[in-house]
Order: sequence, then structure tokens, then C-alpha cells
Amino acid sequence: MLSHSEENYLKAIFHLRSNEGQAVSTTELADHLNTKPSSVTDMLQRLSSNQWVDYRKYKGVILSQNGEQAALKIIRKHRLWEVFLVEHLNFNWDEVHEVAEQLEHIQSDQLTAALDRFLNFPKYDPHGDPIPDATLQLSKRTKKLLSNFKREECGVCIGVKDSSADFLKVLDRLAISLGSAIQVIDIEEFDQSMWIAVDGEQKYISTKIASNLYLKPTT
Amino acid sequence: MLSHSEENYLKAIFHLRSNEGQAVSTTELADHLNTKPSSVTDMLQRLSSNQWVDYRKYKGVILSQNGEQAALKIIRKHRLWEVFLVEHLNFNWDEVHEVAEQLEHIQSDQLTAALDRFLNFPKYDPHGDPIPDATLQLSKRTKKLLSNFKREECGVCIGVKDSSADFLKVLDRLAISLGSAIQVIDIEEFDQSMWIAVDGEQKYISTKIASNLYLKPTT
DNA sequence: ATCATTTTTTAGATTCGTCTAAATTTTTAT
DNA sequence: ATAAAAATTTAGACGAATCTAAAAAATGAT
Repeated sequence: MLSHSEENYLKAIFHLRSNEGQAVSTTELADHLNTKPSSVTDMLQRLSSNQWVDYRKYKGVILSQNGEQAALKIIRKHRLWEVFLVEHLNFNWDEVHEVAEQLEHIQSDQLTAALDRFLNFPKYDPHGDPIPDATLQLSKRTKKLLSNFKREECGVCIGVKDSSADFLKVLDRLAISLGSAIQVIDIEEFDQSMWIAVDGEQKYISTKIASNLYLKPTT
Repeated sequence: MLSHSEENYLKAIFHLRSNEGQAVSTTELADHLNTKPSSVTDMLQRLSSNQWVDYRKYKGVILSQNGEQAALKIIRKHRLWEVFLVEHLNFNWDEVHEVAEQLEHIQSDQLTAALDRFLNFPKYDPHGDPIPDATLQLSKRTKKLLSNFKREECGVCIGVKDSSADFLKVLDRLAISLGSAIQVIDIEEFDQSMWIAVDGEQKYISTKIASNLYLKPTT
């Protein structure tokens, strides 16, 4: 059985390796996990000896089949709990992460299944990220950064790239949330900042905001 | 901040010390925690150096003020989660304990408060044990073992002494649950086994069952 | 009151997860 | 192509939480 810490490593490798197939480096992992490269090396050797990962000295690491399944299971739990916190306990979407980091380690298949049912089998978490289903299948959907939209184009907000509390807070202030209908009204030539309509309301947003918002195109 | 393991020790001391004021012995703790007396000694010395407990060599241990507050906080979380599992996720009352043992260690005052509100501030858990409120006050109520009831006496089931899965299972089979109205119809002189009415249905129960069921007397 | 038994503590070892400092390998720049 | 820089691993240490075996203290039976 995986320890708390081992689970965090698998999850981190999964997230950093979104750029499919690419091995993840020791330093990347150390940064992501707020630890030292030497600690990472130790852990990778341990995970490797139990076949959770495929690790080669100096070459980085990728998840094994088992490792990927384990990571998906943790991500599933994390995202289900996030839905619970937001929908039923009235957490804001910038408050859920820290608590979900703890809840994701609870070991009980019965609990995960019951929670999933209670939440009515949600497909996406409050940040718009897909939730692996009971068979750990992760659905993908076409999404595009708002910064890549052209004038007049429309879309629906389905997620964020940066999910820091700071970013989520500014979105709250702008009244942008999952499901918001957004249309690009104009783009400033000067710096690519944007005038947009959010559910009909006209707003002005910085380039940095636009480049961290995922939309599903509707035009 | 307390580790997982330290929290378990505090909780165990609290539970074993129900016989108020009495110091808890090393062996008792070791048995209760499925560990060795030497490990317990180590941990008690550590807890003592941080003032969580008052420990004297060879004399046993009691909780300090701080220790008792910490224990109550864990018990509060444990019992709130049990309510959630039973009322909202359809767990049986014999299935909740193991999962609640994990959930009780989640650190987030916001979560605990929100869960309490979501559950509508329950006073008792599914086994009838009282839930400490937000200020960690633990309510007591008059309860009496069914085995101490006399012929004709009535009561309402409010809890169990033994909360093992085995015991809870037999109660399920007998359709006895919290809130069941029970009247003693007759007591066998031979072995004190009982004929009782449970919500009007007549049933026969062993002495051991009767001596593990708490009722609130209603006559 | 003393001796045998039981309980408790100490001493020393182990595993996990981490660290720092030093050594080694890989990458990069000229 | 080679030297300097960067990344990575190894070596050795530590704290937490546990264990076994041995020593010490408390208890209880006569």
C-alpha cells in the first residue's frame, strides 16, 4: 500500500508529465513538491523498486501502468471532494485545494463510490478539470485559452490554467466562473489586453488573465 | 501541530479514561492501540514534553487541558463524519468506523464548521454517542443499559456500549436501531435473557445483547 | 517482609522520509 | 572538443514511530 508521501509523488509525476511520454526530471519534481532533489532521488528509487515508476539514473522518470492507475485514483478522489466542498459545503473555488489535498488520501473504495453517486457522477471539478470515472477513464474536451480567441469569437468558461488562490480571487471579482458565456468584443493592439462580455456584462481584462482562462469555443 | 499518531494516542487516552480522573496505564494503551508497551512509553514521553499529557513514570498518564481539547476536537470530527456517512452516503452503522478513523485527522476548521452546518448541527452520532459542539462541550444524557431494566419498563434506544461490527450486525438483524422504542415484556429467571417489544414487535434477546444496549428510560 | 510475578522503562535497532555536503554525470558554451 | 556550469546521485545524518530484548520498578501472595 502506498504511503501518503508516495501518493504525492505519483500525482506530481502525473501532473508534470501532461506533455505526454516525456520523462520528468528530478529538479522539476523537487520544485513541485517543495523538497530537495536528493530526497526525490531516494523516493524515485523506492518507487521504482516497487514498479510504480520507470526510473533511470540521470534520465528522469515516467509512471508505470500501475503508477498511472494509482495517480488517476488519487486525482479522482481529489476532484470529487472538490465538487463536494463547493456544491454542498459552500466553499469558494479558491478555498478547496488545500483541504482536497488531504481528503484525496482517504482509503476507501466504498467511500469514493458513494461520494460519486451522492454528487451525481460529476464529469468536471469546480476548476473545470475532468474527473476520472470509476474505471479511471479521463475524458478530454476541446478547450482553448481565451488569449487565443479572435475578435467576435464566443465561448463558455470551462476551466483555468493557473489555479492559484490569487487568480481565482480575481475571477471572483470579475464575476467569471465556470459556465460563464464570454464573447471577445475587442483586443487592444498595444498589449493584447481584452474587452469582453461576460454573460452580457462588458469587462476589461489583462493579458495574463486571458492567457489563464480555458473556454470551449461556441462559434 | 500533532501528528496522526499523536492524535490517536490522545484519543485513546480520552476514551480509556472515561472512568474520570483515573490515570491510564501503559499496557491498557498498548492493547487499545495494537502496539507494544515500549512504544507507548516513548510516545508518552514525547507527548509529555509538549504538555499534551501529564505522565509519570510507572504511574500512568492523564490528559492535560490542551490534550483534552485536542482529543475532543478529534472526536467531534470523527462523529460528524459518521453522521455524514450514514445520513448522506448510505453507509450502515457498522461500516462507518474505519473510514471515520481516517477522516477525523483532516485538518481544517473551516471544513469541520461547514460539515456541522451541512448536517444541521447534530447532537449525536449514529451510535448514539454525543458530538462535542463547536466550543467542544460534550453533552451528557441519562442512559441505562437494557440489562438493568425491570419488567414492564420502557425506553428508547440511544446508543451501544460495544460498537463492534459483529454487534451492530445482530442489531440490524433484530431491526433494533437508534430511536427504537423498547419495552421489557419478561425476563427469564434462568439466565436473565429477555423478551422485549421493539416498536411493537415482540423479540427475544440474549443477556449479552441486553448488556450492550443503552436506552433512555421513558417510564 | 520478602520473593516471584507482572508491569513498565531503557537500550539499541529498523524503516520512512527528509536533509546537507560531497561526488559524479550531463549539458552547455566557447 | 573540452572546460565550466548545471543537474543528479551518493554518502552520511536525523527525527518520528515503531520493534525486540534486557533491566528496573511495582505489585501481590504467602
